[in-house]
Amino acid sequence: MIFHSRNPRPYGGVYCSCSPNLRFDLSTPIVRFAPSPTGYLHVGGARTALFNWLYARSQGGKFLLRIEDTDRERSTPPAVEAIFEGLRWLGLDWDGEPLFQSTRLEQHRELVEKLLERGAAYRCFCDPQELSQQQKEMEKTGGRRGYLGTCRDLTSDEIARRMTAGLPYAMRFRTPPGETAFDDAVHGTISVQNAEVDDFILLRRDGTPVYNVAVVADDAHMGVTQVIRGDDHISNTPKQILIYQALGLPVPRFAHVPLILGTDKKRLSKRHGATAVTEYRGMGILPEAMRNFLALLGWNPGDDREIMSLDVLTQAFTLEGINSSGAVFDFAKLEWMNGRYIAMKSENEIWAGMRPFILAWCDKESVLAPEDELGLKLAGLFKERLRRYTEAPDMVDYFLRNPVTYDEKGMKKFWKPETPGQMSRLVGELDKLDEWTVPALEKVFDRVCDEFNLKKADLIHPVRLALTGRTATPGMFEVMEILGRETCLRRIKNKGIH
RNA sequence: GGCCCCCUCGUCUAGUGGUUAGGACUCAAGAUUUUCGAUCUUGCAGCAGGGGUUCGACUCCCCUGGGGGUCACCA
Repeated sequence: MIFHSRNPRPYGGVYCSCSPNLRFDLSTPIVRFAPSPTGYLHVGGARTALFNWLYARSQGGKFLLRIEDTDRERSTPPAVEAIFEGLRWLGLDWDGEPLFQSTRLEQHRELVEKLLERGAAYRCFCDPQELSQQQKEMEKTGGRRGYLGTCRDLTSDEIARRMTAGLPYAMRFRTPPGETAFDDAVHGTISVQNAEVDDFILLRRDGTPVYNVAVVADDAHMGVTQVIRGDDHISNTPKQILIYQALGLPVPRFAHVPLILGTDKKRLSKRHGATAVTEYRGMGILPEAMRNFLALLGWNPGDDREIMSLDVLTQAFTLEGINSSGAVFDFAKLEWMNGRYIAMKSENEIWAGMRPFILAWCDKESVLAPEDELGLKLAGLFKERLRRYTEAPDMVDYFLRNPVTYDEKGMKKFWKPETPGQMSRLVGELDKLDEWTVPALEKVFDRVCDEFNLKKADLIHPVRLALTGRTATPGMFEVMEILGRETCLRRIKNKGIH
């Protein structure tokens, strides 16, 4: 049965005409993420999914997944898997089983049948070729485009005649006069003249339903109460609303989130760099950082908080907090945020994160892979400095092999004629040291510095070069402690003493 | 081109008629210091333009400009 009211409460009506067996608790907000499986999960899609997820979780609602795979040409099973994988990586779990749109063709057709019964749809016998020709001419003469309504008011006799003659036809929506408006949660009121909407196609000549039909049928079937999707769907919305209204169905609320832009302010695409969320995983980005960053792209909690866990994000999330203007994807900020998340982790976690990148590097460079014991020490040493796990090999290489080159500028600046003599003295002292620890090492340096009347820095710089080949490393004594006596002495000697 | 959406530092944003226009990233400088992409502090940098409305506009209205989206018998 269908609930009619002049001013229906948003989801107050009981509606089940499309799926009589399905009953949702209508007080529960239901949202859905509905990607087309034509490729990987795009960061834009990921953010849309995240907003849907946050909304559902913050409202105690349901987050459903629908795979819009009706385009047989472009949809592929691997793409479906890639989308699942992307969502799982981000930790966005969905409720129930995903609905595959292609399984509901019959119901989509039924919806059009109902529209026909209600007089909200009509058969169009026009030839597509002729129509497109017509459009071209109309454009030339500067007139407005759109269907001329040739078949809109055919008599039933005429329709019957053409049908018995076996003429092919498509099904069009009989758009009523007037205007269609809706209250978008992020944009406010959006209204469009129905004349602009045109008598759009519902069913192709081959009997397959068109996108807007499938969306309405499935959203109604799934009991979706709040549609949260990309800005690029704004122009579809009036068509969908018109269908809901023609069927007497409750219209869901809409929230159109702005697109994610590249640095040139154009819609983010491949030429801007990585667009698939899984690519970021490969780049050493943590899912929690990605999530946090994506959430802040076009949304804010209303205060200055930036680093927020999923729980906090869920607590703070509202549709009203979504911005109405497009947001540029700023990788530098993502990277910073990633660094913050790494710094919060335990050494075990960090080592687990760096490990694959380090092992790959070792393999490539034919270097012996580090033991976990060393890995954990390195994790502790670099936790505050790493921004991405991918940087790890470059940062720790001197712990895994002898320096291959020595920083040229550094050598010029710090390796003086008297240095080898000082190194020699230092080596002698270090050799005698019974405890190879940071405080003990520091004492040795102090002693040698006194002897040569040097500042500690004057001694540390050349040692750093000899041990690491670099001018920038973590604290020298920590580094030495981890490298161990044998390695330290050998490297200093190799660099040159007398 | 029609229609729709958008416009605060380079970037992400706060701001809802009276603020020294705030925060974050980036960048720069200083400090600490044994160097650093680590830490702390400071700084540079913004209301697209023009008209109104108002005692008073970043905030409200209009116009111009700019950007984006969409115009399929694709999804």
